[in-house]
Amino acid sequence: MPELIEVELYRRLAERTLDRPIAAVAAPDSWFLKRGLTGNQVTDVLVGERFVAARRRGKLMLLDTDRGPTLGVRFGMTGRLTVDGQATIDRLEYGSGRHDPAWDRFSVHFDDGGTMAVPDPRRLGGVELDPDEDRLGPDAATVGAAAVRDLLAGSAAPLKARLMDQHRLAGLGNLLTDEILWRSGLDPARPAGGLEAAEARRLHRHLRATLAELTARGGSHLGDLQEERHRTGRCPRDGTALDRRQVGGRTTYSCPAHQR
DNA sequence: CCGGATGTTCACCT
DNA sequence: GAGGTGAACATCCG
Repeated sequence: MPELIEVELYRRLAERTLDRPIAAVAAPDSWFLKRGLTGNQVTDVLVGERFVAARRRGKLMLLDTDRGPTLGVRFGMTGRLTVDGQATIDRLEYGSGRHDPAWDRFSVHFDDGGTMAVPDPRRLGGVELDPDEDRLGPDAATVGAAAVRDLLAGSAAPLKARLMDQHRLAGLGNLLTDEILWRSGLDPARPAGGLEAAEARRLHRHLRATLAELTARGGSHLGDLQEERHRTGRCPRDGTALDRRQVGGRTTYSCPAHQR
């Protein structure tokens, strides 16, 4: 499920792990350990430590330890987080909600008997130590209007592709970007550098408002456009048949009438 | 049965 | 350098 909103909900859940001594680590899937990390290494550096802060940048969750490295967790498309057996209140969008223990690709056990686990059926996520946070652009939830203007300026890439480029702006995924551009009345395929100043400001305003609103609703999939995001969908604003295209390599729904 | 799907990385094109 | 495409991961759904 994860886009910025889901990862933020996971981060809040992960705050429950703070200050609890780590007794053991389970990394049964070496594919899930990135950048050459081994199960022994991650165990060695985490056992005996405690997480002291749960941070997030874009879709990357960061757990700082007391004296050791920072644990970086990515959730891919199907990764989730459980702490002491509890998930966040978000609905399962993939699957029937069943939880196969074999999907726990990485777990941290605390000395109080509790556990933080990362179930990920498709194994698209992963963990690493001390991830390079600066490879990510500013977080979309707090980005300023000037930064949005600058990241669009001079680019021939489609607006949607630019907004989803995690190196330039961190956190937006396919669903959120479609929702934001739909609310902004902007065509996803327009060259990013071609926006007027007023359009860029409008985009920034809807970007911030959409993230705040959908976070309050509880997920990236709870946008106004979402239920019409299918082949015969119609624009919730004006009833026009939605366009379905590939933009920036991703399936994109947009209203040909009011998104220009 | 087949095609796609809330993501990222990488190789390979133009 | 800038963009674009396709593959890979594994499961579920229409």
